[in-house]
Amino acid sequence: MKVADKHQKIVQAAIRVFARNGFFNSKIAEIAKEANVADGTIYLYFNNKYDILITIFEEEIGKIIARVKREIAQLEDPRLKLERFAYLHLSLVEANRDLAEVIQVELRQSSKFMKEYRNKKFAEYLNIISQIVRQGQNAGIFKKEIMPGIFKRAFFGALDEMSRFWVLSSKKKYSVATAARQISSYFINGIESKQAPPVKAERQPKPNKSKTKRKKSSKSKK
Amino acid sequence: MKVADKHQKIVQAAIRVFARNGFFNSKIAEIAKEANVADGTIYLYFNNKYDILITIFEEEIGKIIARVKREIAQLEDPRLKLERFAYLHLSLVEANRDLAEVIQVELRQSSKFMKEYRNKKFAEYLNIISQIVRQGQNAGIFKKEIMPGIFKRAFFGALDEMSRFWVLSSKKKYSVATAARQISSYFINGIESKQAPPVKAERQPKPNKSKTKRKKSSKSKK
Amino acid sequence: MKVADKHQKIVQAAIRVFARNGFFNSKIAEIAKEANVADGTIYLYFNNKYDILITIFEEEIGKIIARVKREIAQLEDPRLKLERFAYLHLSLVEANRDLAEVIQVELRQSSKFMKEYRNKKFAEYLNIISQIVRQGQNAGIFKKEIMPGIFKRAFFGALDEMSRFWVLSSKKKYSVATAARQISSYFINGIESKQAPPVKAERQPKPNKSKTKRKKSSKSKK
Amino acid sequence: MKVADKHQKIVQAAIRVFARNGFFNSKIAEIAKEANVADGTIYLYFNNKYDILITIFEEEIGKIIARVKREIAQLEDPRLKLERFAYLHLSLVEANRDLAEVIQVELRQSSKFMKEYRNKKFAEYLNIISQIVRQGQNAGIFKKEIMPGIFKRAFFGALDEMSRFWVLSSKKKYSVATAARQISSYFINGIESKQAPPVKAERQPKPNKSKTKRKKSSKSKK
DNA sequence: GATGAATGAGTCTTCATTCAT
DNA sequence: GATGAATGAAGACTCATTCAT
Repeated sequence: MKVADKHQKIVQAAIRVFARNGFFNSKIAEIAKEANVADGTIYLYFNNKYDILITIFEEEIGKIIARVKREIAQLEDPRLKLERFAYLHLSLVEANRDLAEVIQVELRQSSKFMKEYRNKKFAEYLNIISQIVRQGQNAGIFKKEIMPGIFKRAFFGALDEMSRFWVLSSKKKYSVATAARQISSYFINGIESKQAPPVKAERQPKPNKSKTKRKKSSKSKK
Repeated sequence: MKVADKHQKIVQAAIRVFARNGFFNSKIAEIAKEANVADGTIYLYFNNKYDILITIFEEEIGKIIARVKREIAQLEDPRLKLERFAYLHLSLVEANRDLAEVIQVELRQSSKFMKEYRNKKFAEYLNIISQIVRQGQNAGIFKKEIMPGIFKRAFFGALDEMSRFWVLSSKKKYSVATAARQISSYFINGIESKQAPPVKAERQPKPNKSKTKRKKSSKSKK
Repeated sequence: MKVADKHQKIVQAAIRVFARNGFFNSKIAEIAKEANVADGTIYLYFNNKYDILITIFEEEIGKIIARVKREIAQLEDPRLKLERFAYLHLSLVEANRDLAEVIQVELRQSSKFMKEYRNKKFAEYLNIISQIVRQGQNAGIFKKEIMPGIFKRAFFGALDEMSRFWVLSSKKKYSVATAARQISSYFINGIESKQAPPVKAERQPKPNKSKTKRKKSSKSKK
Repeated sequence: MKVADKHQKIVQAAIRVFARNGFFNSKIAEIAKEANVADGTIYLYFNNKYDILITIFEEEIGKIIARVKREIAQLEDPRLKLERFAYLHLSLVEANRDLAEVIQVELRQSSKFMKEYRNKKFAEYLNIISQIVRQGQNAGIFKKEIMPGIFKRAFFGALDEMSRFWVLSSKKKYSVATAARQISSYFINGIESKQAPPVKAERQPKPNKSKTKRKKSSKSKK
């Protein structure tokens, strides 16, 4: 088994275990068992328990941001971009339940490190939204008085709360598509300017299927 | 000193300590110190550490829900109700930073109990929103196709994320009033039906100053 | 049981356990058992395992130095002082086997801290010897060419090696008095000047029996 | 690379590492790195960590004893022999700082095995001294009442403490020659009989430069 | 023989909880 | 009721040793 594989095995096991118990209630021994490695092996790949959590954010959020950015870039109309963003966000959560739960729960942890950490990676994600808004305002599609700094949080928060609902409850009352359409419609209608032209259909970007393999196998430094 | 006082002293100390460190990184000894009582005294009022957290939710969220419901009931137009809800939510967070941080962070903890717990008390809060929406739909003010179950989450999520921003960052970039107006306007414009009549000004309810005394001093059972 | 008692109980237990196994092979659990306290109790009185060792040196060597200084001061002739020093050193080792073993073995540990530490307390002990030599040189009793800095180490080393013999082997081949007399005679004859007057008998100071109780019960800070 | 070379490389590396950290704080991985071999390779040459320490004593002390015995044998006068012993001991320590530190520190470890071990090899070294004394007593040069069993320890201890001073402190306050002359003079003057004839100059043996190659390359059995 | 990734037993330390005073 | 010293279970982490390659 290649080193990268074991790193991945541990990360994936940790995602499942953290999702199941939360970070603090998860034991290294449990992660090791879930990953089918010895306790000590984990410390060949990570400096400590917390380092595993950080790695999850680093690697997994990074992948998601890259993916969302790529797909958004293929659309023109900011309204379609918002709609697409909503759909992508919800379907990524849907497809990665455990990861989503870990991120949602642990990202809120208020440890000093996390607070700072959140601001770096997370801000990047939020700014995708505010840039869409600004683009729309420049194009006369969105009202000038919308404050992108508030909008990005409101929009993200709406999606985030919706996905928390999915993560926490097992029953799926609404489909991803329905929820994405509803939520994006609230916001799009809510900020569209009077003179905005009707949306012109664009080709939906086809989902990228080839999973990129760019794992760094080096032990993440504290 | 009356029993209720000591109970309150411990709860308030715990809110500060939990806000500072998070639940898991908080020590009973620290709470005891903050409350100026002995470690053991805490166990005269609470069954265990977790019980303190539960009590915070029970008592404090209960107060907030009651307050919000009362104020919302004094308004007629569902659009004003939404706006008022947004303002109340944000200003309550603003006024109770520590409590808000505890609720936001720890409410996400995925312990089994919390999951269940969340659904009870929290659902009540969310349903204030969906009832406003249904009322608006019945009055022809909001579009029929809006799904209240999705809307309530989106609206709450938007406010919640906004307040998280306040809780985590120390700098206040936007005033509560501005944020509340922006966010509620997104949603109100977003779901208003074409034939909705213009909003008719109503008397803003005056904030209820008398702190309600409904403390249960009995030891909360696990 | 008073706090000071428990501190003492732990120190005394640790001396026995360290003497038995050496510092590194001693487990906190074993010390706790020997002291009849719970593992955690040790951490109410000491910051960590190493802190116990340091405390042993601080408190026990301090007592010994004070005792030796006091008794030496009661004699006039530097030759009698050296003889008395030898006797005291060996009989203190004899009377405190475990403590002596801990000091002898662990004082040699080369951890950075210990190196520094050794120089502080230990130098004080050695300097008792060099001061006796200087006094003797000034009085014309000891040869001028004797270098006190070398002598103090040689004299101490001779006694120390002798006592190690006692500590390590259980059989006592020579009495303390014999060994003290032999060793001090080597050195005294070895450094006496030609014109030194004969030793005039002095009253041997009577051993101080009342054990002083000046234990500090406060947790030693790291 | 010949097997003996790798064995030697590991032993020499271990001497450096043990001297640096002490036995318990030294890690097999560090020794392996210092020796430029893989961790596992060490176990091809040694049974376990402790076995390396034992081997250091076995081989290195053996060399020293042989060397000292050889040089002492070339002198006649027991007083010159003692002086020579002192000089050799101190200069060997000086020339092999790391080895000396390891022996001094770890020889004191109180593990059962070490205690027994010390008695075997170490006794041989000490007995070189007592034999010199007996020879001198028989020749009427040393006082009859000197007890060789005490003297050997006192003499060795004096030298040992002096060399510990060198090992632990980096600054060299006294030259080896000075220290050797001082210390041996204390003891020689201290035990010389009244009628001892003056010392007659003898040829100093020239240091043996050819490093003896008697390495056992076989894995040392526990 | 040589490697170094993997193992997992072992231990210090923390801290929620108890209970004698 | 109040105290805070004492408890001991629990768990992160280390590192000597093994063994498949």
